[in-house]
Amino acid sequence: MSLVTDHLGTDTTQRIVTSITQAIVQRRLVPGTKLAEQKLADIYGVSRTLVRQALNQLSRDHLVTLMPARGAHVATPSVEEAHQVFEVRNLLETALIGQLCERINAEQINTLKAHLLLEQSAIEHQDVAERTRLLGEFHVLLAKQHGNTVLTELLIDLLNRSSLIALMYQSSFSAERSHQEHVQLVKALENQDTASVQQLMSQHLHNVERHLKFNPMPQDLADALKSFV
Amino acid sequence: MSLVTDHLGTDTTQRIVTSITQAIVQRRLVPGTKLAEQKLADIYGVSRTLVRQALNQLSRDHLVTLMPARGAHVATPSVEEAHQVFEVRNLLETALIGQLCERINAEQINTLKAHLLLEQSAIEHQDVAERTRLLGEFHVLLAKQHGNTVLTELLIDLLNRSSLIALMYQSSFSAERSHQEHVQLVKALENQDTASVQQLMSQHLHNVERHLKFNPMPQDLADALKSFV
DNA sequence: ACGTCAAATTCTGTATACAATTTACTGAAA
DNA sequence: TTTCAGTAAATTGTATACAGAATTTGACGT
Repeated sequence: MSLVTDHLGTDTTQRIVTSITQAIVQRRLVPGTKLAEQKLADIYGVSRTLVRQALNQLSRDHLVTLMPARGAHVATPSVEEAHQVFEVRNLLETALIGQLCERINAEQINTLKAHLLLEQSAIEHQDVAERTRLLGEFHVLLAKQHGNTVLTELLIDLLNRSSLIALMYQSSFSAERSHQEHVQLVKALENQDTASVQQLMSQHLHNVERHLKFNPMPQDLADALKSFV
Repeated sequence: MSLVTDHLGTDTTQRIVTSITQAIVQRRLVPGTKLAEQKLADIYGVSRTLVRQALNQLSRDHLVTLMPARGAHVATPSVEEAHQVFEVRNLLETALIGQLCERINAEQINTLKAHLLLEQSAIEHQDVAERTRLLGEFHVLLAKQHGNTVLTELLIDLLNRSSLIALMYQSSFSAERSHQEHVQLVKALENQDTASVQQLMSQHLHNVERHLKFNPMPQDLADALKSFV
């Protein structure tokens, strides 16, 4: 998008990584679509070298699959992987929010409430992309408030993968309901009710996972590829 | 080490990554040492391209720091980062081992006991490199027995970082004691005593962290560089 | 003897080149 | 029509080339 003529300064590779990441998470790139190096290079106006670096990073984020001599494709996470991602999120996030609950302060609560308003606004305005982003960002916000950057980075990775999974297994979990559960969580945090907070978080993640449509999907790679421009 | 003339087939980049990872984890590369691309390229008999890819991967593993236009160095994790890594390990591993404890079977217990024997043997034989490897591998083994590969991969990353941290802040935690705590853990697992297992794991990680020497280290970059081949 | 500045060297960042492999296409045979 | 081979085009993997920084070296002046 930003085809500026500035061709120096900021790390170009990172720009490409975030661009493709956004495209995947925002569902403008369907799982399975081939990411040909030269085409991307043309799009971004750089050489294959930088695209290659970007694709490597993306493969380490599990958003892109790299098959030797066969190129890069948007990842198609398996059902197994989907379960595992949510299981790890459950472990991490219930523990995280439990600890956070013990020491959360009024200002942090306010930040969370402000975020909830943004969520509600995006939902009311039917801004799908923004609301999806915000619903994920809520979890990142909690990690940031916990204060552990290592943990935050791990969680960001898992959330990106979750977005891809939600896309792939067309989640039927309504944004409205997800938002409501966030509201519940913040209420419990405000009461410093640790047990409830952990219970709610665990339930929330279970609900998200339960509404994935695992059954019908025979991950039709061929179709996905065909619909590629 | 494996300077075979086979110059095709297996992913060469990965070979370089694991080679450097081993060198760092086995303490043959001191934190702070510069990793010049051309020198590495000469060593491995490849072009800078592949070395560059390897260094990028290593930087994503947090084992190498990449400063723009200033090259790659073996990472020098801060005290802050060290604490955070251990905090996340504590979260993950206590949860992990708690779940594992509920459903562990006799065969898995035997595998763990076999591993304990290896640990003991390496300690008795004063094989420092091997005993360090095995003491870390114990935790990976638990993750693998849990069965969640996403979790396992995360933990492997954290363990590599832990090795670097232990090197950097010259751990005074004896291998013998660490091994004893592993023995305690397996005993508790055998009794399926979930509460004890989690308590022991948490205590074990705390002990490891508490024996890091955070105070004296003025990360002497100059010295480190001098001792580089 | 020490500090400063400039030339020279080294090193990184990016692009391009080329070999090897894969994919796509054309055409003939069943 | 379908299938299979063989060739052509496209794509990936790796090396090399080249420009721009950063680091080192060395000379000069104080």
